[in-house]
Amino acid sequence: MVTIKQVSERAGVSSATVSRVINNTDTVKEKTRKLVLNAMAELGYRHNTIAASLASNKTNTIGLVVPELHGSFFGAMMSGSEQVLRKANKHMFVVAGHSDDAMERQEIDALLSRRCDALILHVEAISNEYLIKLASQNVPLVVVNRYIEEISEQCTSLDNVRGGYMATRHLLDLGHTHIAYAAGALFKADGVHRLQGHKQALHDAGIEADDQLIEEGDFQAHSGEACIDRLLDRQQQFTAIACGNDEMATGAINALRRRGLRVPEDVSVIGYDNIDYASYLTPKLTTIDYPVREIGEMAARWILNQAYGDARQSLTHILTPELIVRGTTRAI
Amino acid sequence: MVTIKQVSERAGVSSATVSRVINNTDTVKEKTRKLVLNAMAELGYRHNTIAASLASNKTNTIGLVVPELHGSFFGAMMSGSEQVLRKANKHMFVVAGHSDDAMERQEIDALLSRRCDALILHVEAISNEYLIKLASQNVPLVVVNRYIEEISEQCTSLDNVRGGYMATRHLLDLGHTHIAYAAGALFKADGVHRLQGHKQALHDAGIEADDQLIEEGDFQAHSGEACIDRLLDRQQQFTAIACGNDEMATGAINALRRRGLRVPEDVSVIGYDNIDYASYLTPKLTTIDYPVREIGEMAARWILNQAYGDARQSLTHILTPELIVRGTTRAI
DNA sequence: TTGAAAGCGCTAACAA
DNA sequence: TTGTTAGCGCTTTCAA
Repeated sequence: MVTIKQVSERAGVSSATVSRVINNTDTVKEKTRKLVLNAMAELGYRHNTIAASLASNKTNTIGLVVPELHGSFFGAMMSGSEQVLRKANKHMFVVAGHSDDAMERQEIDALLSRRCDALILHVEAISNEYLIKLASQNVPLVVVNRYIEEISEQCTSLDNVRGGYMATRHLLDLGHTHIAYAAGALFKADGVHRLQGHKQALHDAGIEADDQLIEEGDFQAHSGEACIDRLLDRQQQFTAIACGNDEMATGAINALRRRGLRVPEDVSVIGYDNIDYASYLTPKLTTIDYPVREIGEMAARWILNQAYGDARQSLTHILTPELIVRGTTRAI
Repeated sequence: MVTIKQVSERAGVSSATVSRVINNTDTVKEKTRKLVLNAMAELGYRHNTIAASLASNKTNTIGLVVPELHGSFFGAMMSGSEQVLRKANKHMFVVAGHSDDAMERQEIDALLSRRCDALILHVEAISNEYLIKLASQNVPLVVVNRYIEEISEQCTSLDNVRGGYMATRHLLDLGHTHIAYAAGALFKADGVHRLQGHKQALHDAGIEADDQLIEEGDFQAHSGEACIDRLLDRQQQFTAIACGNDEMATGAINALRRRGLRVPEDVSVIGYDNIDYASYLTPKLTTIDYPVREIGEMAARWILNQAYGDARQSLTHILTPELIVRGTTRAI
């Protein structure tokens, strides 16, 4: 491996000067710089970031934890962050936490021991306490899709209760009164909050929430199917269903059709998240928009500010969801 | 920051012993190990991977380049690789090359200067020569979704000509003779090969390929829509259309419906890739399966073998696509 | 504008 | 089984 030392000898300068050329620090005389650049090219020098990081105590790398590396939701978020960080010449280390406490901790540890300059965390299993403690240490960090009172300044999340409310409110506005709900995983905050919003909307409309009309899934498409099957098997009557997310809505639509019901003629369906393919479905899916990509971008910008002192950039701590009316809902 | 030295002093041993405990190398007396572990816990020691990497010249990290961090296709691949590497206690550094020559090179450089032990490359713009040269250097690397004669042993790809052939063959088998084609980006090998297969199938069936029935898109959904619009605006007659990938097929279906044509009653549509949501569409999309996740896993296993000498693991160099018949195609 | 030299925190011979 | 010690390749004072 070619080292700075070899380059310096070839160029007839000190290794400190070579380092200066590489990092563009201090002023190096144009002539010396040329000399060094030539030597580097001739020798095929490649900078050793590991050694540089050790010496400078900076890695120029941001760690990102997401639940999974696949899926429209996380894809959009990663992509948003990556774009912002790349422009700032920072690198990103993406790992998957798999919504498991031990795994999430382990991945955060790995990121920290790799001395990431900052962390963007989309974790679901780790406790608030752990995150609060982590935040009190020296690593800048932002928590995405989660609101923690004690470190609210470093959190950014969507008002899911409100989103859940809006979804059901939309169905109510269309005249539906028998509204089923296919909840996301209820051990996740998102699932709980969205359902909570649903119930609130019903309540405000003077309708009593009927537990028989609520089924729990796990945010995956097939669980949406299963929810419909269970509801229908129980002969529940409903003209509309709100779902924990778009995937579940997709599954629900398929199950409804399989069982001979038309969407939206017989049953209106509303999703949540507005993932990429929501508008590819037929009819296009009515849903609640979750600006994931923007959140990914925002988190990255904020991190840039905190870790590297870039131009001020604020974090919108609680974003407001938006209703996107398309083709899967209609007036009764 | 707590260092090995501080831990060693606290435990009353040498730093070498602490290192041994951390890395589980050599045998350390159980009692000393306990002593060290306690000291580490008390001091809140966190291993510095950067320093370890510099000293050992290994990072236990694999670099992965994909065109984009979002999208079902890359998501599945990343996820497949991640799963395999995590089990082997290796880490993954994912970066996006954005199908741009300069960016791809730059990202590979970044990965190399971070001293990744190995690379998995899904690059689209970089030249074969560059990859061949890279492969001749000391970093183990596997090229995904691309076949390069000179380094075929390190490549894994799908036979896209064959897949394109199969798709159109399927339509022909159903009795279609007026078959349109919505090609993917033709500056990408995948786009060209799939189209080539299509033409071959027509030729073998004694049908002359009509350039008027071929439109080029860019693998995105909206380009599928545009292709249909252009074909229909030109009053082209066709009862079936094969598409460059599933996204384009999705767009095509939407455009056909918008213009009053039913799928598959009036026009049969076949996609390519079999991405996640292909089976969520209505009707479910007939397509060609591209086992992306498996490819991601396989690449990771092979890398594990090459870079760390894990149990032998071979790479399937050219995979065979598979036809998945669902609801968007029917006999004429 | 440049050079000398002391680390950064860890690993890995080699010795004991 | 454990300790000593010489680096790994780079950055960064401090001095010139």
